[in-house]
Amino acid sequence: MGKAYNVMAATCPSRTVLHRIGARWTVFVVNALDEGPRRFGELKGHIRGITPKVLTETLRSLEADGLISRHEFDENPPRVEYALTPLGRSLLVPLRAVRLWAEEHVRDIEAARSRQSIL
Amino acid sequence: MGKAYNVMAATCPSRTVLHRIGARWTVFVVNALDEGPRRFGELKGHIRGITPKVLTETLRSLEADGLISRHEFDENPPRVEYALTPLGRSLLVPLRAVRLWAEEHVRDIEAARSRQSIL
DNA sequence: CTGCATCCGATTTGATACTG
DNA sequence: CAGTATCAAATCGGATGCAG
Repeated sequence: MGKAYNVMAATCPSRTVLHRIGARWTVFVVNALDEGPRRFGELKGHIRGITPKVLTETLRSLEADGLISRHEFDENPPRVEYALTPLGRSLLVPLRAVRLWAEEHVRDIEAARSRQSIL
Repeated sequence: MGKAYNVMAATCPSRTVLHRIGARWTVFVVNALDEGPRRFGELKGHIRGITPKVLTETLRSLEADGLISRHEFDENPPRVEYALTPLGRSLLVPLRAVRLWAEEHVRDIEAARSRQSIL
């Protein structure tokens, strides 16, 4: 079975998939769920600087794409847990690599940026 | 040597790096340069649906971060080539994996989305 | 108290047309 | 060919509000 999809084609559905992955906070949320299910507040606390609105939107999108699952407990105070689905966990593999790349190459990027500002 | 940076910290510079990688078209442009240097028009033709404005912005950002190089030939008609730097080529590794993941899991995502719209 | 939804201004993205 | 200018649209981010 050959490769059926090509992200470079404008009409290809893989395009929208890649755009979703490329959304600002997707990488952060998926990586934050690496070690298991987390509550909304935990995610918000862990991913420093994300606003509840954006976190909600990101979670809803990922849920719609079948990448995370949402489990609401009938308790008081309310309690909602988010977890990666098997599909989401498979995405975690490349996204973890992206995250590690970012953490490893910060100095290189910063060096390039400062070189730029000198010019 | 331990890990010095953590993308989850709001003040950590790796945050801005990951946001740059996560920018809408970065994954497409870096992947499009996989097989070697390309001209502006080639990139625009290959990455279907990208506008010249957005392509320019993406290329400038990637250049500022030291991920691609820009070589302007003194010819007529004008000729400009873009290529991955060694740093950019190292980023290509995880981004290629992301691209392949997207192409392989289109059906799963689409299935999840259609399941959503039924509800 | 937690887990959001809503409003609104600021930024980013995109379509189209045009220039050196 | 390789972009820029312009304007419209989508998205982001912060403040606030509110129900369970």
